[in-house]
Amino acid sequence: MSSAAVVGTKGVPRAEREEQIIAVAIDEFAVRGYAGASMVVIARRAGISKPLVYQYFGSKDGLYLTCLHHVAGALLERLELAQLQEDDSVASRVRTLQAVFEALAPQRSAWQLLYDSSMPAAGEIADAARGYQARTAALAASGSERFLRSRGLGSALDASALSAVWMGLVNSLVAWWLAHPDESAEDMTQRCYRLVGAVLG
Amino acid sequence: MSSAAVVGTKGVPRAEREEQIIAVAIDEFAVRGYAGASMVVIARRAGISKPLVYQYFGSKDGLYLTCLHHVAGALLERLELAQLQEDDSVASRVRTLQAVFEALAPQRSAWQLLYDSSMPAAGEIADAARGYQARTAALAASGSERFLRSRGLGSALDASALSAVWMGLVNSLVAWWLAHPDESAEDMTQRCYRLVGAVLG
DNA sequence: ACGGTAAATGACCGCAGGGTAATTAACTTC
DNA sequence: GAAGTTAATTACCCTGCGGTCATTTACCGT
Repeated sequence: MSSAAVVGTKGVPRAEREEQIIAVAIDEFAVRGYAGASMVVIARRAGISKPLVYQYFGSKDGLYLTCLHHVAGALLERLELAQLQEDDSVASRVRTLQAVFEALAPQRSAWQLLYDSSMPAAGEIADAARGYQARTAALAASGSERFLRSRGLGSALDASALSAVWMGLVNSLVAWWLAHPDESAEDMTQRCYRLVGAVLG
Repeated sequence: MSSAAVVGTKGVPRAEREEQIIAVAIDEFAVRGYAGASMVVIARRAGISKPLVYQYFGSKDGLYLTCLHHVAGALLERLELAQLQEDDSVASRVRTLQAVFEALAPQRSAWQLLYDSSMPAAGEIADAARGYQARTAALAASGSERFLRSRGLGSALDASALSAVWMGLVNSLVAWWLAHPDESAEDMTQRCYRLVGAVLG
């Protein structure tokens, strides 16, 4: 066995290692939550020891923050782009779902990071999370408001609630997808078309 | 001040204290999650010291278990009752929502306990939680399957996904309700009628 | 009066988990 | 090939938290 893991081995270059760690950490944070995740476990799952993680990311908060930006940055960019092509139709809503599925395809569990309730309530990562949450909420809100207005409802509270429901809907679809790893993003999109058809028809 | 909190005060009778503790604990568990919640904090928020909590509930798991039964028992009883009067109509779905709101009215945050992801994956409380989850899932599933079948779709996977979406929808409505404490259960029910009307109409 | 029991606490233990220091070995460069 | 840098580790510290013990005071039945 060459895996003696001897101290001092100049093995994997930093950038690559960081990617590995981030991938593992995203999954671990998503599954166990911020409070439940352990740095030692993350390190072990990445095949290295704890201090290296600290050397590269500084702290648990630092690592979480990095994961958050890694995940949310790409996702939001994708979603804000998709929003530009939205209209009032139902098909448009499903296309947004499609954008979510495709953006999440490389690492589905990522989604959970954005809304982890065991996150610290104050500090840098709370601010960052709130920022991303606000951006996704703004997307959902503008869509919901437009949708309701086009159907004659103008209540701000109703729009806010519909927005929350929409985000919850996305969330639950992603969660279901996580539990069914064999389904592709394309499968999910088709399924959504079917279901929407059934509910509305 | 009489709140010297002297040791030995035979103050509040056990049953009453347990209620106080449970109320605080449900909220704390709901907000911070199982992993994030601290027994000391729960004790302090209940106005007592940690050992008393242990004397009454044995362990963190014991306390969580008690909270879980406290919450889920009443809720499921209510929901299973409501299911008996369900049919294929949309109004029927909203009535189920109404049952949820009314059952949750005394302590809205309770809902989060059922699906806390930072819960231990094995052991008594995991079993109990899975049991309750299975019962709620069964409710949602039977409703979803009937709904889809009445509209010509028979895929088991589709039904499973719709069931997940339905539960997510309930979840997000409850979460929104939590963030808007001024809204009554009745308000929420009316709001749901309006929104469903807008989406379907 | 008085012994038993119930309510309640401060002080402690052990461990897990975040975080750090000191050190080692491989590559790079001149 | 010496010097510096980089990947990596072991061993440790400290705080916070789950959990326990011994003890104290108030009430209740006899």
